[in-house]
Amino acid sequence: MKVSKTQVTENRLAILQAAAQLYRERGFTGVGVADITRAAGLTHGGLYRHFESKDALAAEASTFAFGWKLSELETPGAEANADAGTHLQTGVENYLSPQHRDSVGQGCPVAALAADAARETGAIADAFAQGIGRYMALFAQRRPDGTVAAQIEPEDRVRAVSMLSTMVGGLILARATARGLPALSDEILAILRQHLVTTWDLDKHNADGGDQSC
Amino acid sequence: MKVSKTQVTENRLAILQAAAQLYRERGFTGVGVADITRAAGLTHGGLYRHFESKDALAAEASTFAFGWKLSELETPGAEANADAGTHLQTGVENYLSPQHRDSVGQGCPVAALAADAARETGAIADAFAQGIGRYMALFAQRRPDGTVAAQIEPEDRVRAVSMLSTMVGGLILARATARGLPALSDEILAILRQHLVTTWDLDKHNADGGDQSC
DNA sequence: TGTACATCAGTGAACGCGCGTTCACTGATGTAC
DNA sequence: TGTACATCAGTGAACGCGCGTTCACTGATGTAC
Repeated sequence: MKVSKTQVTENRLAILQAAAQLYRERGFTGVGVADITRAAGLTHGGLYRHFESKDALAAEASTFAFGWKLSELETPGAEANADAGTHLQTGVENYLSPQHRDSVGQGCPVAALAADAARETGAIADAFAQGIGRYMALFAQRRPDGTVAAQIEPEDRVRAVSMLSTMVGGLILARATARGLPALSDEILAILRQHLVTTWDLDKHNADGGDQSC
Repeated sequence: MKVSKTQVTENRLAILQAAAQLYRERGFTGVGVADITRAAGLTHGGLYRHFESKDALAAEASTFAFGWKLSELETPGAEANADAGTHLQTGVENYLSPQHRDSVGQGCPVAALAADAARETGAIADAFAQGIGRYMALFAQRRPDGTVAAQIEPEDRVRAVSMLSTMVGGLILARATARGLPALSDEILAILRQHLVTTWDLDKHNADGGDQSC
């Protein structure tokens, strides 16, 4: 039965949302197209009216997942504190929280799927390269003092690459040890939260002036 | 045809080696048992004389892969410089080299498979938790000054967790961007090599005494 | 506005294929005597 | 040491199953008049 144009758009979005979640939870090779359409409330046959193949769906779902923001980790109800207003300390602490570790399907697509994406070629690999490049650029313009850089300096790139690598790697290590050594998993997150905040002076934002070195 | 006892041992080892390489290259769900036995020079039927199931093989191959050492990244011919003698700077620079990025099958099992392992339960999850815990403990013993800690201090744990997270995360990001944005991939590795060495004073090992702060 | 009809999103059976696992069989090994 | 034979690692056909994809069909939508 044909459906209305708005329903078509909604169904397509539901498929993308279900795919983005299930792929993060189980990996690109761990989810079937029937799982995805079922999660979207449809049957598998109609998928090909929206996407050419499973790979095309995976690529588009990857791009869709890169719409993910740190603010999605915030506690429901605090939605007024939008992304632009979230300073680095809160973002880092949310990223390295047990809540984020335990909700892969709603979390950062890089920590969930970058290792899988490294094995892909074509559209999926491109989606991840572009997505990671964009995250890097967005991160580089955020300064620890709370300002947004007008021009990116080399030190901004160093900070972005270093912090993102630590956050992604730490979250992956925490997830890989969560079942077998939960104390180690918690330790990794706690150490990194504190270490990143102190190393990059994230708790001294907006403390204008005052050079306190030595 | 029955084979000799030494041949049986060799075949079992060949299966484990092939599995450890192929799983790192393609992930746990991306390799079939026939691929593994074929790579080991056997046919698929005989696999079950050695391993109870594909999952049991994957778990044992994971443990086997955790025998991996940083020294395996060294250039062939420099094998005299064994693992115990490799100081942190060389290890970090080898880990974050384009060579390591481009040889997943021979590289660190954590960067290749930890994200996959986080989706597993049972023996595979246990193998990874134990392996990561062991890597953390070994790393914590190694001090930037080149000595081996007699007793692990809290700062040793912080250094181990922070460095390992950055190295693993950075390598994963470099691999995920290698095809789509090769310049970004190289930048990530270069920035982290330099940043880790300077942050942790890895280039000042064995420089006894001399407090140069401020 | 009302009617007739072409469109097409979604359904569910069917397809070919590759997977993990099983099993009857083979024949060199290694042991019992 | 020599011989007879039980053992069992490895082979390859076969199995049931789930996968991605195709397709004839359905019937509400939305357009042409």
